[in-house]
Amino acid sequence: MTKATTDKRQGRPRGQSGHDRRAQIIEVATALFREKGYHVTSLDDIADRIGFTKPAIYYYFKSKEDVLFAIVSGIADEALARFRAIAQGPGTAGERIHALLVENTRTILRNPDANAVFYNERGLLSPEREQQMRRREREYTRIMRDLYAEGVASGELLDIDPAVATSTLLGASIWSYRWFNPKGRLSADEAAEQITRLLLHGYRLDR
Amino acid sequence: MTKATTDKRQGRPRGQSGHDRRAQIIEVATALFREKGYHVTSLDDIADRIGFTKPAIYYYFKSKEDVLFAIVSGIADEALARFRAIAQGPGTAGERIHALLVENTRTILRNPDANAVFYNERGLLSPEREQQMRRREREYTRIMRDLYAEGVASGELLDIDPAVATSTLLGASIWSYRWFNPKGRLSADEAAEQITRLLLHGYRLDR
DNA sequence: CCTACCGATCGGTAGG
DNA sequence: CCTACCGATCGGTAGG
Repeated sequence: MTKATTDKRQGRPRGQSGHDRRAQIIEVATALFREKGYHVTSLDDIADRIGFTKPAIYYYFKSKEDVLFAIVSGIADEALARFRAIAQGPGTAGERIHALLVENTRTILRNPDANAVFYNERGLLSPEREQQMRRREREYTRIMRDLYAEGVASGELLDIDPAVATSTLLGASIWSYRWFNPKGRLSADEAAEQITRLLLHGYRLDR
Repeated sequence: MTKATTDKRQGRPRGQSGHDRRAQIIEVATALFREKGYHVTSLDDIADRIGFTKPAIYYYFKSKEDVLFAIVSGIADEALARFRAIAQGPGTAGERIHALLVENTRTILRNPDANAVFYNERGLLSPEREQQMRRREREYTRIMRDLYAEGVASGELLDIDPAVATSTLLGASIWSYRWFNPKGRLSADEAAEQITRLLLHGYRLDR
């Protein structure tokens, strides 16, 4: 369908470096997995869009699942690093939670496709890898929950169950990958600002 | 694996009525689609768990997609009916939005599996059916957006983009299907109360 | 609602 | 990185 104009010689990759090719496979796979889902996307689909044939992918990845894992673990690593850095930073618990939400939302809105793949398809990984992702996620959830509990104890934050608060705030932030339109009138950072302001103050102006 | 103890005679269904059987297929499919995903679940998996063989499913459904559609459209119908009823009910815009969020969250938490299937797998429907679901979703999003805009105009609600507000509030509500544990210490209604209170007031106590 | 059974798709590999 | 090609899975159907 999308016939490549690239000539298909034999042997090793040429032109682009191995790193670029690998990155290109991840990029194309991310778009396709987001669009059609992991199982509906065949390795031929990915190869076609690049101008490859399927076995080329096996030069860079051991399996289809490895391609998914590369996308998903990249997102998890970024998120965890972000949470750790901010949690250890300055400010009250409430201020750090706000910083966490702003940064998290911005990052998601700047790269909605990979985040969609992370949240939609990571359940399709092998049990071991899924567990690995779950552990990463539990860790950054725990970071935020502890922060929230601290803020409740000091009287700075609304007194509800910290686990419920954390999941709800993060959920509102994460959910943005589903509706945000990068080509819409709001930029990623503008949308992130409005989302986090809403979470901070609530929607009701009862003052 | 899960070998059925039911005897497998020929002919039409016995014991349970046709309606029950159909409902049973939907129930089992919902659990499996939620657990493993639509494509990883085979019709044999569904039939096995009931004590059937695969062709029995074709007595009640024309295709595998029809089973998914039954689950997904059921959820969409419920949600739309709920939104319409509350939007036309009494109260200020802010009060109706609150009622909407409470009801929506409760309903999701009382039936997280079917809602998970709705949000995770509806993209796998045929283009026509996916469009149909999208239209339903757009309609109830529009109902809430209009309500939010009304509340902003009257000065009752936080002045941010109504579309952003709507998606974020609904997202926080919907996301609950992902983390809520029906066997945990909080009941569905208790969790719904905390979630909606957080959205209403925000997490920061700055009074 | 069961016993076969077909056909197509697709991940993965051989061998270069 | 390409040309074949294999094997398994699985939705769906025939015929009862």
